[in-house]
Amino acid sequence: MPAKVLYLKRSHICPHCVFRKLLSSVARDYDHLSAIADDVTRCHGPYQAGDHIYRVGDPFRSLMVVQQRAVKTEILSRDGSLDVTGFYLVGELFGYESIGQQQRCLDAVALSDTWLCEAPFYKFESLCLDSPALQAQVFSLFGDIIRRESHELRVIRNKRAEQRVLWFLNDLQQRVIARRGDAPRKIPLPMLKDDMARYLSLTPETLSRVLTGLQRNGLIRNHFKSFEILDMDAVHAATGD
Amino acid sequence: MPAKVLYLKRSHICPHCVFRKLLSSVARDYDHLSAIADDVTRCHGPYQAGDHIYRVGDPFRSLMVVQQRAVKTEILSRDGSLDVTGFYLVGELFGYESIGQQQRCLDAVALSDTWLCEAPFYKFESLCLDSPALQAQVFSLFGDIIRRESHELRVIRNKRAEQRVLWFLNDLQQRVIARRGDAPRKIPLPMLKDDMARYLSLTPETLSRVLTGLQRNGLIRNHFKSFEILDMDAVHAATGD
DNA sequence: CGGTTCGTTGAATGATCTCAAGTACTGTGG
DNA sequence: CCACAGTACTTGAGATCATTCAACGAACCG
Repeated sequence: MPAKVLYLKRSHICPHCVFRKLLSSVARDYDHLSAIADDVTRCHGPYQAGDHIYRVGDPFRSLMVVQQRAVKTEILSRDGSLDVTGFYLVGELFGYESIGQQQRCLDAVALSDTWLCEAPFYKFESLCLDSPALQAQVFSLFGDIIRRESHELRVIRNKRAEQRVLWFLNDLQQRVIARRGDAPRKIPLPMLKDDMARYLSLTPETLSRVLTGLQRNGLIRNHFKSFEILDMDAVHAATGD
Repeated sequence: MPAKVLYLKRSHICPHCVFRKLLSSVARDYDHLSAIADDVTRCHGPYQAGDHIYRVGDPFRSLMVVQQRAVKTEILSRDGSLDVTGFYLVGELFGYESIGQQQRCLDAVALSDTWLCEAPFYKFESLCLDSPALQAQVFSLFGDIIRRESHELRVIRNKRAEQRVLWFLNDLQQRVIARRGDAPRKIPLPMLKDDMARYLSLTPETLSRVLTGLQRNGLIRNHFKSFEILDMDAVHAATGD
């Protein structure tokens, strides 16, 4: 459970937040955008590593965007295994998996001191009715989500361990670049190796061996909780992008 | 390429078509529903086995529902492998993978004499602006698609061959039941074993061995292009549903 | 009937997992 | 500052599962 919950003023103005981009299409100007964002979004935190943001069975009401740090989603299978289904970085949307349902069907867990921006889904629904542009953006967003999941599926079911890991690292780097505009030399890995392994459907042992091997072959460099991609050509060749 | 294209009158009234269900929420009565459906949908066929319904790079304009037989979607990877990404049975929607894009990002291929019902996406967009009920249904539909893909991902990446096959067969049976209301004794397998293997990310040899093994253990019975599930409890136990 | 495609079966190879041990880093209390 | 415990991560050896390669069988189509 969260230790405490604070409210962070005007943080929905953060430049790469998905909500900002969506609400821009209904706002007349900057002040109007601020007013809409104040009405629609609510920011809270901090969540400590391991804190549940929501759990399976909780009522579904809102979408969320990561403001600080990162979030994972996971689900406990009936057979007892824990599947990690996604990681969400700063500026990225999550919580969409329960759209059209009453209840959450995944757990969302903070990875470290995490802040969130939350927006009730019904507010988007009513804004969409008055704004063809927003509706088109929301549909487009759903398309992006579907394509992303579908691509993940293809990578993870058809590639072997080394290619999956390279895809994962490259994807993470691309997402950091998409938010910041440039690539820091070291890309942080906000999750445990164990979470990463579960997400990639590998054992931690195999993941460890693969990372060691990739470093030995000069494709990447491993640091404590970050990595560098050294040979981008090899990564593209391996992932087929 | 399709041998010929005909128009099938009023076929959008088919009882389990997704379009019908969606358009019902904006129609005042049956005649109105017919009028809207005539405006929004267009039915065509037949497509022969192997005919492309659309290809990667074709312009994206419409969603489709299978009227007769079945459809598969697939994509040729840059490394030359062909991934089958989905099968669609009578009454089921496909073509949503390109929403928000200009171009198709998958190939859709008929599996046998196939008829389709097509609806331009922009017509749904404009109907949604006037109908909160339709908009909610469309959002809910996107949620269903996201959850389905996410669940597929979990099954296929975390289960082994035998469990994947059982999940696949059970899923197919559930979808037939959802459309017909009851289960025929033999569930048809409209695709080649090779397509099924690609979809499940197995080799045809492994699939063959697994099907043989499941029959030997009394869980299923294999027929020419169909199957029966004999031990539903074992299937549920294996798939964890 | 022969050719082709689809599907099955067998034996060997290879990738990943399991189990088990060992190392590195972290935080705590002395 | 060090000893210690706990957690995260790495490494090794053997077992398991799926693939590959090859041959064979069955159905279909001219």
